[in-house]
Amino acid sequence: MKGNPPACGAWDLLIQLLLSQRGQLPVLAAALELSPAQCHVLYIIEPGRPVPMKQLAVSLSCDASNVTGLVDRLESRGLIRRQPGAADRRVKELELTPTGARLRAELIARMSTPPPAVGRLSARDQRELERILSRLLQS
Amino acid sequence: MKGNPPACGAWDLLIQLLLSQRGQLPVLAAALELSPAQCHVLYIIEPGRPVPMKQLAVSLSCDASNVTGLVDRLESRGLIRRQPGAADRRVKELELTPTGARLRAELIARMSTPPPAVGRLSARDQRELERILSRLLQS
DNA sequence: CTCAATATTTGATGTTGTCAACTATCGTCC
DNA sequence: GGACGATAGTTGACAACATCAAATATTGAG
Repeated sequence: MKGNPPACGAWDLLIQLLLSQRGQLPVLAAALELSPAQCHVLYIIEPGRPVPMKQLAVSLSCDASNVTGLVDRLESRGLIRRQPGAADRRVKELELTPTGARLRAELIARMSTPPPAVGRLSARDQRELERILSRLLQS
Repeated sequence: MKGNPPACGAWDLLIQLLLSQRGQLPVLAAALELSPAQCHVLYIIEPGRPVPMKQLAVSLSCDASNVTGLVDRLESRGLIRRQPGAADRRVKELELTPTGARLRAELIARMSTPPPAVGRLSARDQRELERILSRLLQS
């Protein structure tokens, strides 16, 4: 990959973008009385699609023990529920409560508002960007 | 912006990418015995370009008091130095030590290695992505 | 000189994250 | 069926991160 200038150039720019946005999540989260990690959890759990805690740990790429506390706090706020797993009695599946689903919708609505710089791209570049990113994410 | 589907679509994908990469920084950081926040600090301070603490807080979009502890830990490891500001005696400027500069170079080298998915894009898409992102970041 | 504004630090507090150790359950192998 | 290793989740100890409010020191304007 070292001998592949366009890939490295594109990736460097993505790094810059990622780091420049790293600070925005805490701000956005605070407005909803959430932490960044809690936002990430709500983002991952879709309404009506329970997620085992272990899988959540993998999605967050963090230790399973970390998920316990994270879920404790979200559950104590009534945003998610622990449900015993159907087949395997070791697992607990996480489900959004109605309140949680509403907050998630609000969260996603706020996250989805693109920063002005995206709107300043030409229509063609916006479509190209969308196409390339979707290819990048699915592979 | 609500009535601008391509911008929103592109931004949604960037969000996904951002969240999917959120977990990688801790891993990369740990390999160098750093925390994600410390990586971000080293990334921001370029060799030979001292940065006032206040400006660092702005770049990290965090509280100034947070920077104190962050800098304390990096300084106690000999990676950066506090220097009294030239003009204003209230400010302290942060400078990389030689050790810090070496670690920063290593950090950036590791961060710059693109994930395989980027390499799977066609050469044309890689160039397009690079072009669009550079336009996005400069505006 | 006085006073509001700014840069940094300190202390209190809550969250995130890791690791090691523990319990409960599952699956497999004999 | 019973022993045993693997897996899901929890707990406790601990360090780092992050915020706020309060304190200090310095600056710059009036």
